[in-house]
Amino acid sequence: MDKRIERTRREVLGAAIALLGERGYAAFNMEAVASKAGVSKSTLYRHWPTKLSLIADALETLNVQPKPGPVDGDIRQRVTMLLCHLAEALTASPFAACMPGLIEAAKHHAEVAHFLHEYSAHRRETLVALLRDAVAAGELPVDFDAETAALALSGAIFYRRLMTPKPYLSEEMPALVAAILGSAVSAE
Amino acid sequence: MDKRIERTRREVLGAAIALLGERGYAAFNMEAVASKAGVSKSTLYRHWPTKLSLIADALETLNVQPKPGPVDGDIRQRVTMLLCHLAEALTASPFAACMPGLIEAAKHHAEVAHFLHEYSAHRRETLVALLRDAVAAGELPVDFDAETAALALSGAIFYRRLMTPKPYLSEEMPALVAAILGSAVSAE
DNA sequence: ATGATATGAGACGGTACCGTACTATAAATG
DNA sequence: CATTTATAGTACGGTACCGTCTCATATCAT
Repeated sequence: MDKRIERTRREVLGAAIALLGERGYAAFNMEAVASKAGVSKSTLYRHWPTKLSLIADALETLNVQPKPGPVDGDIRQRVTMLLCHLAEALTASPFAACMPGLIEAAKHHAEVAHFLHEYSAHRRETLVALLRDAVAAGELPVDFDAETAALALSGAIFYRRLMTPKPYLSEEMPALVAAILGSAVSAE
Repeated sequence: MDKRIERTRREVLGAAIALLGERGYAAFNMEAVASKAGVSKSTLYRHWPTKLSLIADALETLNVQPKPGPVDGDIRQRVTMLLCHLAEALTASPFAACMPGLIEAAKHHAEVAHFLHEYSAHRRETLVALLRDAVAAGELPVDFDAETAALALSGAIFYRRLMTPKPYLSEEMPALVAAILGSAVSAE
């Protein structure tokens, strides 16, 4: 295994994600990546024949495993914790920085759209599963709509992050959870 | 009043918004605007000295007045109707097409960020007011959190529009409203 | 009608980025 | 050590867009 190749891939993919986050999908260009990665342009093109192939490769980097949620506490606490992780991922992760650019790029590049859809669906699934389990365990009413609730919870966090000047903070999360689960859980 | 100037402004601003929607903030360039507007580049630069001034001017065009919501029906119906309008505005309006590009641009241009924040805040206010009135009228519990509910409702719609392949449809809106107001209103 | 003004058409230099090609050097492999 | 392979550095032609400029033409105001 050639160390030179490993190093090149590592540096370039890192630089690509950083650039995507800092300057957006549009300003992303091969020469900037090469310069930021400390790699020559010829090397860059040897590994990734085109700009899109590099971006596609870089996006893989963003697919992180969400930590397995702890199962202690009541349903409100568990959901709150999960949402705090989500809020964190949407404000302070590499993905967070790239998200606006990806949303824009998704309009014109199906692969990017697919990536976004997968990413959001994947994160939402965990939340839906959590809520479903709570329904099954009798912590939530049997007619509780887990899918819609998950959309509303995730949506509020995305919305605040993308369309308002102040993203959700951890302190505010219990209020959000209470608003969606609150009255429903009061039937317990 | 010179008709030539009116025509130029009208055509150019229209072309600018169209282009912003079709090809995104990045691909937005003066030559494309001129060509699309059927106007020469020299004319373009006489009216708007720079690209950003044109964009700023074009954004004003997007500020449409939301129709005054009808006041008939119970609170669920009124909210549902308002949300349908919102969903419509997020999928089929000139603003809708521009939104992804604007979200991306907001990262680097404070004016664009400000525009987005104002736009979303403005739309949310109507919803919050509606919910507050319902609380005051006893249609919703006194401890109902109108702000958070409005965030969750709007958020779900934005989220589906931006991060998933299928935006909210009118048929699904009652289910969303029920999930957020549903159990709360059952106390009536 | 006549002078003022807005427009059309396009050339222009400048800049930035694309993707390719070539050579010389450095590092890995066996 | 000898050979293969990856890289640096850089020049290149091509394209796209910026913002400026000039000049001829069309349209307005009075």
